[in-house]
Amino acid sequence: MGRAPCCDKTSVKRGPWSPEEDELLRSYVHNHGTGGNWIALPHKAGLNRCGKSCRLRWLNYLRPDIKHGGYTEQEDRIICSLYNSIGSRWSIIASKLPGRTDNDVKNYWNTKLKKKAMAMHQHQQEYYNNHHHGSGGRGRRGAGAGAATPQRQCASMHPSPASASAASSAVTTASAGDAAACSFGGGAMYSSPPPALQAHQAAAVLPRYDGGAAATLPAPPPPQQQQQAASFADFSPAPPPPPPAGAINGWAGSLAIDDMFLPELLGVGDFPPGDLFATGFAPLLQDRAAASLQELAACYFPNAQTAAEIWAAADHVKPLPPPAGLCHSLT
DNA sequence: AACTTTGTCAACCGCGTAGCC
DNA sequence: TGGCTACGCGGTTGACAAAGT
Repeated sequence: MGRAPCCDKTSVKRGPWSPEEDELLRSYVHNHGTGGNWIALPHKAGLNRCGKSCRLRWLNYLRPDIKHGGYTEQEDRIICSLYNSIGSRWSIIASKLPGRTDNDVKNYWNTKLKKKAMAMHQHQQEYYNNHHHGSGGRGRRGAGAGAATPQRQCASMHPSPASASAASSAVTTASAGDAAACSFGGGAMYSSPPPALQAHQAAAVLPRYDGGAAATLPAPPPPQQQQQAASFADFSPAPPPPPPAGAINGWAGSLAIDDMFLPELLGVGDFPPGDLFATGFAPLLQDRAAASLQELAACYFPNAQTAAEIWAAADHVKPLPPPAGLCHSLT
């Protein structure tokens, strides 16, 4: 039993908008507003269009404050940073970029920024391989995986595993390529899925914690850095409930560099001052990110004690709901 | 010059959900 | 409280343009 269509698609015009239609819609909204009812608007405005189509046209194109193209480096970083933190929640990402629409940001990511990020990721990987070859031992699964390359991984905490198991449109369909693309923007945090992780496996893993986020579980930061980390407590979201029994580690009060927008998204704080990307805080935040990943790993693989076990679990476990109260800060 | 491939972006589709009755 | 309706969102499609052969 399908969903009833929002309008009779055979009797309304579809496809590209003409300048006349644009002007009709623009002048109607200018004079009357949307009236809170997009379904009725086309009839009132004299448009032979679906209400949904009118809404989309207005929001994505006709709104007076819309910016098109010309993304700045800073916008690039914000998009990548937020994508890294919350995944493909384009409306939230767009809300941080004045004049940008979710559709625009989404298109920009898919057509340009993702490639840019992929190139950056590749560059970082080569750089790391040249400088850290043989430093392994941190349990990447698979013999061919090499050292635990510190590439960033898409770290969206949503969607929930429960929704991920269904054919929900809310589930990010981030590919392994998307995941690797998240390396753009600075310090490495999350390790990539092992090469052996094929697309369908990545699809099963990514919705839980976005792709092998727990593959690298570095040692805790030295005391000095822990002390520094405390100074960032102001930016941390509200403390989560205690971890479930058997969790690898408890909550570390951690804040990934790419999660720096989360407090604001959650309405619990201001943006951190200055440009963290350009500061020396990246290593510190990486450590905090690592602790955060342990938290996430504990959510989904509470019985796993090592990164290798987590990867093994990721291969076999069907998506399951995480322990209540965890890993759902944004959902 | 003609054809093919690739890139871009506007628009559509369908699902989840909030709000109303 | 449950059903219905409309809205908002993210994924996908398709038309068009530009670049390549």
